[in-house]
Amino acid sequence: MSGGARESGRSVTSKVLAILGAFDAARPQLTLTELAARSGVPLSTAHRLVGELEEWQALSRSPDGRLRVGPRLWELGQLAPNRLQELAHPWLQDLFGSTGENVHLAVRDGLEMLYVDKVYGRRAVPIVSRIGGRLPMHPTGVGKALLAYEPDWFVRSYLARKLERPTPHTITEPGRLARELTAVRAQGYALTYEEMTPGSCSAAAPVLVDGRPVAALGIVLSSRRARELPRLVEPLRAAAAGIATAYGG
Amino acid sequence: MSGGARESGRSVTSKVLAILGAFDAARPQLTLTELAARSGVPLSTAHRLVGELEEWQALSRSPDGRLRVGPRLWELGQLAPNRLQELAHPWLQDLFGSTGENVHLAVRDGLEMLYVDKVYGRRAVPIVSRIGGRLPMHPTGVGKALLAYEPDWFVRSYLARKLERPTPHTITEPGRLARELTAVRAQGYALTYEEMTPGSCSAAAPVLVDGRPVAALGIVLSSRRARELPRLVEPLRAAAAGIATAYGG
DNA sequence: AGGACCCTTCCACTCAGTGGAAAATTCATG
DNA sequence: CATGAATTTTCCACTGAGTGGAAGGGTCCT
Repeated sequence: MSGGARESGRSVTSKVLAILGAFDAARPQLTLTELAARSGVPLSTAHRLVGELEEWQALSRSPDGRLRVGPRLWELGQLAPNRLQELAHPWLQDLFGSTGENVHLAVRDGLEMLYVDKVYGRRAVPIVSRIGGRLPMHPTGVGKALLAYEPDWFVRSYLARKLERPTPHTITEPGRLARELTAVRAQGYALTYEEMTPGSCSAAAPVLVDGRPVAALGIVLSSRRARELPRLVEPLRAAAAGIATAYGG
Repeated sequence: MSGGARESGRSVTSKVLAILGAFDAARPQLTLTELAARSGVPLSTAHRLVGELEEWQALSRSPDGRLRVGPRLWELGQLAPNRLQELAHPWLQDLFGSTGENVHLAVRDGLEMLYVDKVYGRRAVPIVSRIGGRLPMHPTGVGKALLAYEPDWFVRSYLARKLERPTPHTITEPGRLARELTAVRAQGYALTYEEMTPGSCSAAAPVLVDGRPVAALGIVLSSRRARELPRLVEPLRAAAAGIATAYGG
C-alpha cells in the first residue's frame, strides 16, 4: 500500500474510526476538508472512505452538503444496551410528571458528565444538556452531586486542573469548591445557581449503590423560580434512591 | 494484500460496516463466530477488526463475553440530527402527560415502520416497539395509519407479498386490509386490537404535511381497556396535527 | 477576472491486510 | 477427569487493495 504514505502503519479501520470520531456535539456537521483535518486522514483518503460510509448511511449530507452522522448509525447506537437508562427511565418520567420540569440522568465518564437520559416537555426551560452530550462536572448539579461522592484522590486531581468557567457564577476556586462538596455530601444533594447557564438553576442527587456513586439525577429550572427548588429536593432524592435500589438489586 | 483471498475486491471499510451491520434488534449480542458468519467476513479477519472496534468502544463485551454495540457508537448515534423527533417530542410528552399511556412516533422506512421516539412511564403496558426498532406496517397502528395515506401503487405492492402474522388477530387478507385502509383514510385514524401483540391494542394518527404522510403518532394500551381508546382519539389527532404544522412550517 | 476554498479524480508504488490452518482455550458431557 | 466439540487466538508468506500527493474543476465570494 501507501504510495506516498508519510505516516505509515495506520490501519484502515483506525482511519474510519477517526473519521467517525471527528464529529462531536460542538461540530455535528463538517465539510470534507474539515473532516479530513480533524481526523488526521489525508483528504483524498477521507474522500474515498467517506464515500463508502455515506453509501451505508453511516454518514449523510445535510441540505448544504456538509457531512453529519447518518441514520444508520443512530439506529445502530440504539442497540447499545444500557441497563441503567432502561430501569431509571420510569423514575425520570414520574419525576417529570409530578414536577413538570426538565429532569435528566448522567454518569461520569472520565472527568465529564455524560447525559444518559432526559425527560422534558413543552414548557420546560431550554437546557444545555443533551442526551449523549457531555458537560464538565463542577458547574453542573449532577456533576457536583457525583463528584462529592468520588474518592478523595479523584476529587483532588479534578480540582488540580484549570477549571472552565462558562458563567460568572461558576465556582472554580478549589477551596470553595471542596467546601461545597463537603456540604453536598452532608446534605445528600447539590444545588447550582447559574453556574453552567445564565438563567438556569438546578438540584441534583447522586444514585448511590453500596455507597458508590453510579449516576446522578438532576432537575433544572429557570432561575426566576429558584425558590421552588427546595420543595423539589425530596421527590428528587426519593427517585434517586429508587433508581439505586433497582440498579443495585 | 489478500494471502488466500477467495472473494477478492472487498474493501476493509465494507467489512467493518458488515460487522457493525450484523447486529440488529433480534440479535443485539453475538459471539465472534456468529458475527463472522452473519457479516460474511472470514473469522480471522473478523477477529482482528473486532479487536480494533472494541478498543475504540464501537463494540463492547457483555459479561458473558459476547459482543454488542458499544457506548461510543451510542454516543455517536445521538449526534445524528432528527428534526422530526426534536420537534415532535414535546407533543408526545404532552400526550403522555394527559393520558398516562405509551405514546410513540414512527416513520416509514422501506416496508417497515421505524420507531423514532417513544414516551412511556411506569404504569404503561410493556410494549414491543423500541426506539430505533422496526416493525411491519400492517399489524401496527402507526403502520396502518401511514399505509392508508401512501399512494395506491405502494399499497398494492405492500399487500402483494406474503404478510407476517404475529398474532391470530393480525389481518393479512389483502382485501380486508385494503378495506380497513379505506376506512382509516375516511376517519383519519387507525385502530388495532391485538394485531401485533396479544394483550395490547392501539390507536394511531398520521402526521400529514401537504397531504403526504411523513410519520404516524400512536398510543398503545392494554386490551382490557380497549373501550377507553375512542376518547383518546381526539387528543391523538390534535397532537398529530400539531406536529404536522410544526414540521411543515 | 482574480482569489480563496472546497471537492473530485488520477495513478504508480508498496506494505497493510489477508485468511487458511494450526494451536490454544473454553465448555459440555459421560 | 478424560474426551471431544466449539470457539477463540495466533501465525505467517503473499500480494492487490489502499494509498495520498498533485493536478484539475467547481463554486462562491469580492
